[in-house]
Amino acid sequence: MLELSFIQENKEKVLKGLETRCYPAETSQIIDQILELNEQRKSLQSFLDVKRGEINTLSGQIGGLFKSGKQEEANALKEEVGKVKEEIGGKEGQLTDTENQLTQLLYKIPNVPNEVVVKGKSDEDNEIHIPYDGPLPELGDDAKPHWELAKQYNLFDLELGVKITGAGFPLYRGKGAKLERALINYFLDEADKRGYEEIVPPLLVNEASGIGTGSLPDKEGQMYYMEKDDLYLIPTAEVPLTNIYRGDIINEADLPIKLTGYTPCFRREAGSYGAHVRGLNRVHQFNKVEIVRFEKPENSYAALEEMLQHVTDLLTALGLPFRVLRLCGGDLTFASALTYDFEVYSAAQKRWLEVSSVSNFETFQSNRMKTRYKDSDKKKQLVHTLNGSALALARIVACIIENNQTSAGIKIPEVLQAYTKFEMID
RNA sequence: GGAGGAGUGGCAGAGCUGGUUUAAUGCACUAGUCUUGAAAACUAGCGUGCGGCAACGUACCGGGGGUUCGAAUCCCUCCUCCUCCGCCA
Repeated sequence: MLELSFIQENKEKVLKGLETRCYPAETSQIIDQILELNEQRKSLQSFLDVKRGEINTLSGQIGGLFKSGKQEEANALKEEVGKVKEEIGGKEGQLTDTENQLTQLLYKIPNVPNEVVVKGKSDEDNEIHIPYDGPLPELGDDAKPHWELAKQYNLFDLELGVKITGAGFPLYRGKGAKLERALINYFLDEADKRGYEEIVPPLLVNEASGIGTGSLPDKEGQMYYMEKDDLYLIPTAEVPLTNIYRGDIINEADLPIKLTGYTPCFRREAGSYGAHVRGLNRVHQFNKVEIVRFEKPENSYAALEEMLQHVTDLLTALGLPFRVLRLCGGDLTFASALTYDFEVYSAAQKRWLEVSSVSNFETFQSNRMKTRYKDSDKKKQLVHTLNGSALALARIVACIIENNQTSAGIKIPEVLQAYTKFEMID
């Protein structure tokens, strides 16, 4: 969430941010409510501070009087305390109510987009940041989409997933399973080379962790929830990895912190059935290698560039045609200030598929998590958090098998052959 | 799952028969003195949030609630950890 002090001092920027995101005009009223509630909060607290101070002083005196046996004087002071308590009345409850309301309203305000982000409603307004500079691959008319290739070569089985679980839970088998494992290992190794510490996190998280990254409150109903245990299945490794440092004050010398982790990701994708979701294009469970960074504010955009380069290198090595989009305001996630999406071209489906999303959240997540560091002046500052997929597997697999299909079989990209131990799927 | 014990500031660890505890003390850390330099010693500082220009005030001793003039200390409840037993990959 945004810092109160930031909203106070930069109200115009916050309003402009809402406009960039094409939020309904009414949302701006929330800003005024927040500022007003904050004033109420301050005056309530100042009042209570004074009154509590009076009670503390009186109580101390009562203790002294009891020790020296002056019962009557002590009792007189007790009455004094009673009067102060009457003055306090219901103000303590008011203060907690005000604070809770304030928090709830702050949860409704999304991050302020970086100034380069253009106003826009949906993915149609996204800007092309780096276009694909080659000719789009042509496969010929007999090219098959990945769900047909999967059947032909027995790579994954959606019907079996339906039998075991339900729609959107693919089961990989044979060379399809090995390709999956090869990609995970390749991506983890590449992250390792770039200095990311590998983590194997829990796949279920508590409410506090969900709030920390901005995944909760979950208005979209994206997360699977275990009511009996009050836990959520992770929609991405971002949630457990980022929350490692929730509530911590990090040593300046330890920054930047770079983490990576492979996890399955679970997404309900409520109400998303229909065209363009066949095969692996959109599933409830998929594998992903995530990279997460904690950075000093002045370094975070350089870090974002590094992450872009990282993903670029992966896609280049895999030989997949890709482009990079800069998301418009309306397509940005709630917590993000700037997001780049990588899209890979599926030659068989003749369309672009999103395979990676790289974002800078600035202090939006760290303010929720209270993740700070002490700078050289010993002042505590919120860190900037960033994350990106490097990479999400399901669609990468779809593109690899579609784009590399030949009459003799599917060619495995060279960089993966050391991992798969085979060169062709045939 | 059963029985018992415990959760205090970065760490260790007092306080826990309610009132100079505004949480002792030690270690670690930071700055200074001393030193050719370092170590040692000495001096000072050293948790977090909120309000305030500041002095300072206030809240926080696992979370929440209660009793009381006053709660780290008493009561209720939840969570977590440890020990023993049982079960199990």
